[in-house]
Amino acid sequence: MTKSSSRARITDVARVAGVSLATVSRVMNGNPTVDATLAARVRAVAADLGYTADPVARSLVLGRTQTVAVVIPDLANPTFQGILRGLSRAAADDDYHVLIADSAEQVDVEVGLVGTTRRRTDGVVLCAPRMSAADLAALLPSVTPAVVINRLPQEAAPTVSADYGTAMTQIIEHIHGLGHRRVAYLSGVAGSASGSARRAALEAARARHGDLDIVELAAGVGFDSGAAVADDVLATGATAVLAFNDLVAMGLLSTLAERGIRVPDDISVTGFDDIPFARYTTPPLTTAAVPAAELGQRAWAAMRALLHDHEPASAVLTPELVVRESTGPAPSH
Amino acid sequence: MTKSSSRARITDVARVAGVSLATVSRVMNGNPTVDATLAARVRAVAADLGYTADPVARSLVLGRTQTVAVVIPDLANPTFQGILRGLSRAAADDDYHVLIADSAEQVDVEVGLVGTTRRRTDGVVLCAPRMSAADLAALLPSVTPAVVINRLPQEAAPTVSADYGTAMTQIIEHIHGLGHRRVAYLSGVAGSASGSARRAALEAARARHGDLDIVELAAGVGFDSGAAVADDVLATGATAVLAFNDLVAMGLLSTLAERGIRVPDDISVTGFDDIPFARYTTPPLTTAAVPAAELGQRAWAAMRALLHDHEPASAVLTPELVVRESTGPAPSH
DNA sequence: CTGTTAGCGCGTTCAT
DNA sequence: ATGAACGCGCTAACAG
Repeated sequence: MTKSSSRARITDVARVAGVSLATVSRVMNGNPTVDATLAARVRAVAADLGYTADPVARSLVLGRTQTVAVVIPDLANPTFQGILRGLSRAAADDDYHVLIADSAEQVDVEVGLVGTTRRRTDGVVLCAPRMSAADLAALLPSVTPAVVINRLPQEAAPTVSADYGTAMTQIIEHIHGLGHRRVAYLSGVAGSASGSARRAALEAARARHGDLDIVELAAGVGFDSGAAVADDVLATGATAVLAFNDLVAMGLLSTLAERGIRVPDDISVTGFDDIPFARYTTPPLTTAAVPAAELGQRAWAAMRALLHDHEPASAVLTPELVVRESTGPAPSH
Repeated sequence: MTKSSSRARITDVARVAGVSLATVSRVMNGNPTVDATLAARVRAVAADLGYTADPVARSLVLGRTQTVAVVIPDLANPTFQGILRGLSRAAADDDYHVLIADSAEQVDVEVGLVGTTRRRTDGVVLCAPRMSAADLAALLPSVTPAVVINRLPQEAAPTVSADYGTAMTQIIEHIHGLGHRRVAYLSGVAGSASGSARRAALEAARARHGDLDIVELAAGVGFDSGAAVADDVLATGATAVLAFNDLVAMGLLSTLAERGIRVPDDISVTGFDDIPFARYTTPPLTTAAVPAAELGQRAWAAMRALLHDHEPASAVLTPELVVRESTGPAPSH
């Protein structure tokens, strides 16, 4: 390879190969209407010069960047990490790049973030559990193509989501089946989309089981909120507690252990998501396995369809109940 | 705001405002050499049309994309997640975007990945613990500006890293101080950069303490490798085991519990990294806290300096030993 | 202070 | 089958 101080442009290749710009372009893009011998010479020169078309210039003329944006509320959350990972790898398999935008839970900047990232990409995958339904609906038409994760079906974009309601039903049935009649639900932050689905499932369970008493406690979505709410939980007299997610459950487990409360003998605890660490807690956590990476992969599939003008497939994945050792029979009286 | 089927271009703004392209450009870029009244009119029109300069077109003419690439070996690894998060937020504060490239541990594609992502960005932050020193040194000059994380100091790029050697020394001194004389070291995959630093620290410890016996066991970097190597660890008769990272330690802890081995009474276990979950294991893990998010933030600081033609600051962050309950005195006898 | 013009690097008609 | 010329949308140098 010939050394070059600055990177080779298409002009250089054309000059060295003794052909026109157009011919080089055609060869580089695999256009078959070029004489085989000539094409070979051009390819040789290109290889020698280490030439590759400038992606930015191509983006300008082609109107596509070969990149999609992913907007995530919190890169520290294992579920979003899983989604990002699944999406990133699936996109990479199709030679697409991923621009990440961590909104850091700032709901107010989210809308703007989606808009700006969309402009430098070909589409945006939106993970915004707390954005209002109205804001979301208003935003989507202006950023198509878009794919939405874990929200209700949308007019202007396909959605890929986990069925949090069904999963919650599985959890509550599991708990009820173990004889628990008074249970606490740690509801996470207000306004989350999946939160509504869970609450509805709980409502239905209450209706189904006249003997079931569910008390809701507001908590957050991280370790600390689970740890902080432990005493309130104990005060309710519940024999089982349904945490908003695995993180909250882990925080709770930790404080419970400090208090000398035995799980599941004294109280049962369930998580949600089945993050990789859920099986390493003490005791291992009963939880609903949300297939985060697959959500990401499906989101990419929908985005790819959109980019190719195909019909995108919305998807609803059903989490699977994973019974481990943090749940057990209700203590007899 | 006036509705527009397709997005407004600078031409539209110029036409509606009755000025030239150049004037619009100047106004949008805050160039003060424009009559205030005129500028106001242009701004009004731009706002009305919802105009914002096309980032791709700007990138082409300005020669910068306002984006940096981050190459990560595994998005599923909590340490890399922390680095990515710290970097992403720091970059966002400076109005820079982040393109992620998950090499999925494919060392052979890593070099190519760095090159391609570099071309659509203004620089690349490289996290490639297993790339050979030779490949790394050969690659860097072709992708400047670049910042390297967790590798030895480089000729062609600033490095930001954690001092794994010192951290390992702290760990081994802690263990030795507890009376342990025979310890096992789970060395992770071969060829990792930080692995060498740890091994050197162990070597030095061996030289310092004539009574210290360290046996090295090859393992991986995930839960499963820790779980799988448990019996081999027990076979060594070691009273303490130093895991390559927290994940390995957690896997080990899990299998040890199944075997009825008590930690730390029968055997002490240490991790490395202090991932968020390390304090929720049973028992909570003694480990060395690697400030992943800060590594990312420092990496961005170095990159920003490079982008502004300032002198970049390499950084070496010293992990802090976090003593929790997975380590205790060596069993007597 | 403002407008006209020339690229940035490439893909793509339109002739030949 | 090949080349010349135009344009993607914008910024910057150069006039006026």
